[in-house]
Amino acid sequence: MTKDIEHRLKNKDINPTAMRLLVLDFLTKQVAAISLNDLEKGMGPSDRITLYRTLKTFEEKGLVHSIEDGTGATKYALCEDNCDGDHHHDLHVHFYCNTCKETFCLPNTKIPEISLPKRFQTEEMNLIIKGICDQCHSG
Amino acid sequence: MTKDIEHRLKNKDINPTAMRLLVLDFLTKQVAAISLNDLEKGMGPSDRITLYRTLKTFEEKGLVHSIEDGTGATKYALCEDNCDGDHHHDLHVHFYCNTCKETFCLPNTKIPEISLPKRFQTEEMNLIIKGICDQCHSG
DNA sequence: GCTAACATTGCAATAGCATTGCATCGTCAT
DNA sequence: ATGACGATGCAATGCTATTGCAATGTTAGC
Ligand SMILES: [Mn+2]
Ligand SMILES: [Mn+2]
Ligand SMILES: [Zn+2]
Ligand SMILES: [Zn+2]
Repeated sequence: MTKDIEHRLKNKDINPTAMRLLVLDFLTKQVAAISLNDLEKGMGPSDRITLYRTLKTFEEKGLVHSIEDGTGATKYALCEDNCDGDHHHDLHVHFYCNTCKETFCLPNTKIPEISLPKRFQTEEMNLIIKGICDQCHSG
Repeated sequence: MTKDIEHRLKNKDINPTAMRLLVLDFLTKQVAAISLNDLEKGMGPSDRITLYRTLKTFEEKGLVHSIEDGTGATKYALCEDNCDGDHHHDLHVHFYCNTCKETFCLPNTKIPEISLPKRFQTEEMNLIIKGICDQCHSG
């Protein structure tokens, strides 16, 4: 089990330290994207900056992607398997729930092709939809 | 001309003070969205906080909309006419140029309908596309 | 085993942007 | 005139992101 986590790190060319194993383990248990604050609170006592750099390393290596959901705090979530450091392939929609304040990846909801005006060239896309999530939507 | 600016404020139920006339005049001259810093630099000597609150007032009244382009600094641009304080109708794409670092409204490029998973309900959408803008795209 | 090179971690400090409190000032109606 | 109310200016604060540097841990060569 911890071997599985360890392999996931090695596959992404990340040195599997104790801290990184713990962070990746924590990330796999999340249903929503998490902020650095969330990570700090969810982990045992650990240094905030180290956690910050751990997330940065994970992002560089294509293990997680970051999400700017407009709350001011960057959120992080695990990538799909085919991501690498240079190219993230997480062109899915992100959903921010105005009720529970959680940010979710919607990996099955892709961002559609957008036809831009002449001579505009797309390199990245980021679509945030805000509203009410399935859990908060009663009735 | 300043009468025109004044009317635009009054139409949005904004008290047309000297500062607000100047800010709106400045905004109408912009081709790209601007940050609070841009506004501060572009205006004559004026208090940063007052400019901040002016932008906030404009946003509340539906005169401008804010754009989170991922740079960390909120950008502002004039709304389309049919916006009001409660509902902004600027569901257009925003484009951030990785070369010139400017953020543009693409008012003719609307965000398409997105079919979300069951029981997710949309209230707002925000699509940022990053790449190379028309001006920076040579050849 | 010892040691040098290298990566990781912990702690301190800083930078930037957003936001609020409060006192002052201007304007308008009575 | 004056009192109410909104607008402005200035100070202070909070929060997130980011870097510098020292201490620590890890690994490979000797
Ligand atoms: Mn995602
Ligand atoms: Mn816009
Ligand atoms: Zn929710
Ligand atoms: Zn450009």
